[in-house]
Order: sequence, then C-alpha cells, then structure tokens
Amino acid sequence: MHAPPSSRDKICEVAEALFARRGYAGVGLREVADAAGLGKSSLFHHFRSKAQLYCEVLDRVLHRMRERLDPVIRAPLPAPERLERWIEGLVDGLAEHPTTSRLLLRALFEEEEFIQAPPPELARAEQTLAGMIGDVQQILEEGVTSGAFRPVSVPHTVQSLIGASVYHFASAEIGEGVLGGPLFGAEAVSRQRTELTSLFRHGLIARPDPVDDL
Amino acid sequence: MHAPPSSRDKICEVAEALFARRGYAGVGLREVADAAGLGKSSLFHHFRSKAQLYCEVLDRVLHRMRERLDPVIRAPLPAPERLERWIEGLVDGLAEHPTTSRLLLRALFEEEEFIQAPPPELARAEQTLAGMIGDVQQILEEGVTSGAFRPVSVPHTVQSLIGASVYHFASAEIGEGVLGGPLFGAEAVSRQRTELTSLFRHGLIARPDPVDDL
DNA sequence: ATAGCGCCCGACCGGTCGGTCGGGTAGATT
DNA sequence: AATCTACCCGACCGACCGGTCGGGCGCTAT
Repeated sequence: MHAPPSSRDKICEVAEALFARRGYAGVGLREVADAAGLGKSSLFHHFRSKAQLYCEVLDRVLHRMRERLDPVIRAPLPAPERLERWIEGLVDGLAEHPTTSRLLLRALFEEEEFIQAPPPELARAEQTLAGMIGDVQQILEEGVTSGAFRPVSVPHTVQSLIGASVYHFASAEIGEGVLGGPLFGAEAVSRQRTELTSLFRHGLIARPDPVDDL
Repeated sequence: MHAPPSSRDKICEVAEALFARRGYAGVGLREVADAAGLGKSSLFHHFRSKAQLYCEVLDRVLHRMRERLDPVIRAPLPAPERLERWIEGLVDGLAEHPTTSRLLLRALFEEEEFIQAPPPELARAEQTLAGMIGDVQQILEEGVTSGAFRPVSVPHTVQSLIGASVYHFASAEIGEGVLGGPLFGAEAVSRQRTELTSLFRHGLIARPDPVDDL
C-alpha cells in the first residue's frame, strides 16, 4: 500500500499537520522542509510555490472527506436516514484525522489571501467543497419537500450543520474545557455522533404537534 | 460619547479589523500603525508587544459580547425562553460587529501561539469566555434537570450551539455561496436568528412522543 | 564512457518581521 | 524659565521570510 511514501507525499503530510496547527502565514517553508527531512530548496522541485503547496494539501483533505461521504448520497434511503448517515460520516471523518477540522476552518479565512493570483489547485478544492455542500443541501431539500422535515431554510440549516460539526473538533483547548476531557477520544467521538444526529433529527423532523411557531 | 477616540482606542479598532481579516501572524505592526495614522514605534508606547495588543483586542471583543448577553442570564424566565434569548443575543451580537466571529474563531487557533510567555491579558480574555460558556451551560443544565429539555449532553450541545452560530457569520464567501446572498444583510440575520432558535427549540424540547431513540 | 534526468542541497537575494533606541514636540506643573 | 510627562517619530537591529541559482549525486539509456 504505502511502504515508502514518496517525498512529495511526505511533504504533503507534514505540511497538512503544520498548516492545521499554525495556519498558512504562521508556517515557514523552512519548517516544512525540516519536518519532511529535506532542504528548503527541494520543496520547489515538487511545488511551484508555498501557495500551491497549501492549496494542494487543502484539496487532498477535501477529497478524502468527499470520498467518505460519497456513498451516503447515493444510498436509496429516505432523507432523514440519509442525513443521519451523512452526519455520522462527517463526524467520523473529522475525528479520524484531527488535522482536518482545523485546516478546513482556517481555510475559511486564508482563501482570501489568494484572491490575487489564485493557484489552479484552489479552484479544484473549492469545487470539491461545493460538491459536498451541494450534496447535503440536496438531502435537506428532499426532506423538506417530501414533508419529512419542517419547512426550514435549507441554506441556514446547512450552515448550522457544518458549523456545529467542524467547530467541535477544531475547538481545541476550549472544547476540551467544555467537555472536560479529550475531543478525539473514542467515547467523546461516539457521543458527538449521537448528540449531533439526535439534535438535528429532533430539530428537523416535522411534527403533528408544533410547539409555538411564530 | 466618543468625540475623539484616543490613539490607544484607535489602534485597538484598526487592529481588531486587521486581526479578524488576516489573523495574528498575517498582520504586521507596520500595517496596524499605518491604518491608525501613527508610526510603528508609537505602538510600543501603548502596548508592550504585538502579543499584548492582540490579547487586549480579543478581550475587548469578548467583553463586548459578554455585556450584551449578561442580562439574559439574570432574567427570571424558564430555561427554554432564556436559551432562546441567549441565542438571539449571540446572533445579534455577532451580526452587529462582523469582525467578531472571525476574530473569535481565529482565536481558537492562535491562542496556542502564546503557550510560552502568555501575556496577562490572555488570561483575562479566557476568563471572560469561560464565563459566557458557563452561563449557557447553566441554562442548559437547568432545562435538562427541570425536564423541559431532553436529557442531552450539555457540553456537546454547548459546542454545537457555539459552532453553529459563530461559524455562520465567519463563513465568508463559502457561507455567502450557500445562502446565495450577503451574510450580514438584515434579512439574512433575522432569518439566522429564527432558524437557529427554532432548530434548538425543536431539537432540545422534551416530547411525550420520542421518535426512535436508541 | 558519457550524456541525460530526477532529486536534492548550500548559498544567496531582496524584503519584511517584531522590537529597540535616541531624540523631538507640545502641554501641564513648579 | 525650567522641568516633567505623555506622545510620537525615523533610523536601525538581527532574524526570518519566500524564492532563485548553480551545482552535486545516483541512476538509466545510449
């Protein structure tokens, strides 16, 4: 499978960890090179620039998540069940690679740095993300039009869902303070999975007995 | 009220905007000084270091939010109503100053940079944040023990609540793509307020008719 | 042998970083 | 008038930044 990781992959691995921990501006190429066991100049043999390296790392992470979530979309299940599977897949994916949530949350901010001279890899990453968002958006719309979900605003719900799951695993010391324990422990992860699915299940499912709407 | 903002306040204002937009490592003191209409050296007359300036800006923002949310805590209302007011206050507070959500979300990451030699202002900021989190935690616990809320995990719910609200207003272009319009428009903000409160109301309220728990 | 190529490196470039230093200026105090 | 204080500045420092350059090493093809 992966006996000797090529230098290129090695660079991506360590860069993913470093960018997740300290952000684009906070990581020097010197540091990346050292962590990869290379000289700084060697990075430029594999990547045109720091920006390209970053965007490629970002795209790798997004693709990894997309592939995990992809089968859920095609599953022939009613919308509420598909949504639960999707949430569980997202939580598990974020929990499996602790760098992911921080990298993605940071990417919210750092993408603005590339408005001038954006590397082509950035467009691919944005496309991958847009695909995932479109997928869950479709599930929600299906659930709303079928009457299984309350008539919520699909975009706002997508935002809440992403925010709640990604933030949780990116919240670091603050989150661990709230939880009173590690974020990525097996117990905490499975708890987050059930809490998040049940929150959205109860929060979205249409009920014959509305509380006090409007 | 604020006829001539002192140099110190002016520095904090522009620094808040810059740190929110580009983060701690991405902002140079030269840039802050220029934006404040001062020479770079003058910053060091008001602040000991860049780290202290950042932490003071962070504490300002947190205090601003805390003061807004404080009356809600003391309101003599049942937990579900208090929670709704709290969420509305949080959403309105985040919407009022668009820099806040980005600054706070970034602070998740950047606080790690100060593990060595943390300025005293950082501790104050952390304390302010811990207070706000403790407040909402208390509301949720009250609701759960009183039987008004489902027996959810309070810490995980706190995390979801913070994540959903803060992420939304920090999501920038991605969020605007999902919404199909500006994040901070009056319409989008009031919609976010109602969507978030109703999501958590339906998601938390105890029901005589459970769906399919466990 | 030797030429080509993928991979890697040390040395170096201009520029920017956070931070320091010595001095200048205006206003209040004595 | 002299002094003190608060505030501000230009010049400068060592360190580090992203990126370039020329060359070295080892493998394959000829």
